Amino acid sequence: MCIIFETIKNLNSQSIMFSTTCHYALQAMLYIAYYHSDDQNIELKIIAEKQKIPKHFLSKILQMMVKKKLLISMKGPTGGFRLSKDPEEIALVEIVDATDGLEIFNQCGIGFKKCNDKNPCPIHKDFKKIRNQVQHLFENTSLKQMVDDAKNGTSIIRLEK
Amino acid sequence: MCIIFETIKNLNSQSIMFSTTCHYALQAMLYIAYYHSDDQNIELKIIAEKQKIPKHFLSKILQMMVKKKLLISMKGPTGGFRLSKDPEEIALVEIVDATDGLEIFNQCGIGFKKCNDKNPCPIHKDFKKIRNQVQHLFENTSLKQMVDDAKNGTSIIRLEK
DNA sequence: CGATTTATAGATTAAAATATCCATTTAACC
DNA sequence: GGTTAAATGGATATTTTAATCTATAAATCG
Repeated sequence: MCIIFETIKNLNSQSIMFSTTCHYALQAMLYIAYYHSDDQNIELKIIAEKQKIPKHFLSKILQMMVKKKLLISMKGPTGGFRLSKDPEEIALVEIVDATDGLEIFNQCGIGFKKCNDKNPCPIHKDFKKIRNQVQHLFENTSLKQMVDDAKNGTSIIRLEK
Repeated sequence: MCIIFETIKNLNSQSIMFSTTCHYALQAMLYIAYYHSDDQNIELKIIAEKQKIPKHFLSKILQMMVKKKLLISMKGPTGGFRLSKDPEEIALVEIVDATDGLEIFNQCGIGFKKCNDKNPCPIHKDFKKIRNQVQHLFENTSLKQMVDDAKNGTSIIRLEK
């Protein structure tokens, strides 16, 4: 007699909520903000190593940040990246916007493209409330707040991946 | 003189929060629940057409639902799918579990793999609260509730994609 | 029993997201 | 000016997710 316990694997292993690109962007910006100063650039290589992000991929992502004016870049020796404005002036939502876009804050919980207040899916009302909380959290949290938390030891901005 | 307004496209166009597979599963289950009865099966073809889901892809997804015992399937003429239990006994979270898995309800807002209560990222506390709300919503919402909402006209379970 | 209809299963393809490679540009410094 | 060290940009490769195709199995009905 033999009972087979079949392992049923889940389909998607990908990250939910935000894309990997967006996560990398947030982590990198956080690192840059932590070491932010007006007279020093931070190199791609260092950021990639410390935050354990694939270097070449991060390169593309930081280029996006530069195009969206969240970062300033300098070439050559002593070159690298720095924030384009003070850390308290950069909200997380700007980084999300630069990568995944803001449409995510309007997406239906069960995936209907045209779900809205007029034509709501059955969980629209509840889901929208929650979505809005995420949006507000990201709008109201600045890089500075996060860095401060990390500097006074209440949180961490570099974690094993 | 010529000013070029470069359009900077966002990287990811994919759906956020849950995978496409999970969305399709939720939508299909909702359709089946709507027409749920003990003596009639609902065909893949119909579900795919009505919910505008790629037929062959949906086929795979419904097979997953069968393996996870959320659906029962019958072959041959008059064959098709039906719920394995009453719609009030199927919570949305079971469908999420069967597709994306429950790990998503533990993921860090900025993508750190090992972010947790002990080693929190700077938004951990706030983000966790919100994540939990999503989880509770999906745990406490049954297919029956959704179908009822649709039947009494307060919501819609088939929308343009 | 044979024809038809439906789900199943496996293989394959397509598209999107992630990751890497390499040549070029730019700036610093000797 | 030449060398070196950094970002940039374009091309390519890899991996994952989504979608399709085809053959088979099972059930109904005549």
